[in-house]
Amino acid sequence: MTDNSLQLTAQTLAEQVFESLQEAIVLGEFLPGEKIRESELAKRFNTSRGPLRDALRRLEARRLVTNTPNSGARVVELSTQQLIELYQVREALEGMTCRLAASHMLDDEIQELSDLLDKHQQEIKQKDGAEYLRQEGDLDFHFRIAQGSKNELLRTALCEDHYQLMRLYRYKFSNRKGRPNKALSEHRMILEAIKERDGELAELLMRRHIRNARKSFEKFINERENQFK
Amino acid sequence: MTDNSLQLTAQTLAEQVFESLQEAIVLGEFLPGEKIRESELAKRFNTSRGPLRDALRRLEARRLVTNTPNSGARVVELSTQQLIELYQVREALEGMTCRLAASHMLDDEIQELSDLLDKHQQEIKQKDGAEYLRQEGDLDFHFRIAQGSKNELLRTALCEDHYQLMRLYRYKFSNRKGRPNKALSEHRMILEAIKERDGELAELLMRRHIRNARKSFEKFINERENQFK
DNA sequence: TTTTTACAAATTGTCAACAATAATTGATAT
DNA sequence: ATATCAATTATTGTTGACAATTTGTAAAAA
Repeated sequence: MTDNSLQLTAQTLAEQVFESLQEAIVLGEFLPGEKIRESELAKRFNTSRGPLRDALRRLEARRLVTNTPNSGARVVELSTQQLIELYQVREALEGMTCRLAASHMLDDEIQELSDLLDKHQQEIKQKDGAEYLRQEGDLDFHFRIAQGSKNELLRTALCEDHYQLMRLYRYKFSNRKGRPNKALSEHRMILEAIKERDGELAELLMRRHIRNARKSFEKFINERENQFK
Repeated sequence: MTDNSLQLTAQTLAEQVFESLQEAIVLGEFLPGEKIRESELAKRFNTSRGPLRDALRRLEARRLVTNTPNSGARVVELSTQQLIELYQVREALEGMTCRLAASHMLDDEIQELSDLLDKHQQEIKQKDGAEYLRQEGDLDFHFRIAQGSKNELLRTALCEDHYQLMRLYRYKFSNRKGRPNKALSEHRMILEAIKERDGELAELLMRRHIRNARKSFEKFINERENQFK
């Protein structure tokens, strides 16, 4: 993912607070379900409650925060079921994204995507690329495809809305055991389909890729449940 | 769509304003691209700028309003390209929705869906059901399927986010010439696939249905453009 | 001991005034 | 006439105070 920290585009205090608070939430500084007290946070960000409430509305739009009238805001807390639903939505959106990318991605973009996968292979081999970094790189693959689709609505939905949620729950989305290598080979096949400009195949492969990730996640959940029986 | 006007669930002033303003925008009381002046509207809704700004943020989340810092809010104005993008997103989301509905829709819900299509057939025959009503009914079909998917994330995305945008641009989404009858027969085929619990087919048919609507729209646009050459 | 009620404290919702920014107007120069 | 700049006006951004609501606490009742 391209650097989004040096966006000097925070025109207003509310936007600044939004960005900072979002980052804090996603990095786990607040626990899922934790209460967000307006005055407390306003003080932390050196602002008043107005801009802070504004920021909360924006975070609500991205589903990072849930609000209950007169009661207050909390950091979102996704159930297993909701995480599965998120996978299903991603399968649909990224499938379409990939189909469009096969048609609209520029040759340069395809080459960069190919380079990225080579880099990933190195990281997996060297075993150094810590899990965290590897995952961010994994997401990078998906975002470049969203970028390549030239559908701004899809790009926004995935890169700006879903992205943060996935980061927040990355420990749950993390690949187990042999997944990294398998995921990489799935990525390579998707890339090939895009190179061939075969949108139908590209969509099919991307959907299978996400479905596999979902199944891996469901298996993990089930195993953990059975552990206590 | 089931009646959403008698939601007495507007706990706060900001929510009330949000609902009222959304309805006003969708019903065309404000033109696309029109400037929204905070104080002016605050007066209209008998409130102060605080709750009104809150409402604007919510409308922004649903893409009914665009905001430019320090400059102000405007009613959204979708280009032809953006409308096409919207169709593409719908194709992906509703396709998945339909696949899930084939698995999870209750028998009762399927029966009601069947009844709805019979009603639509009557309305088309009698030529009385004004275009506006017919279209709302058309959307109703899609929402019931979203409801039937039992995926709350998908249902919200479609019924709450996309729904209002489609209503706002309904005159552009409206079916030309023979589309109503064709659309109805497409709906019937989708229903059959759901009855058979054939998720794969249901998805395929729904995607084709939305693709057809998009093509009809694109054709209309092209014809209108060539008219001026 | 548990439940209920009344009160107190904390928190969110709303408002109106003030500050900062953008849009407008009109004068001046080219 | 057109473009440029400065001053004015209008509009948005921000703040702190107040109102309404919820939450927490402790006494009273079961």
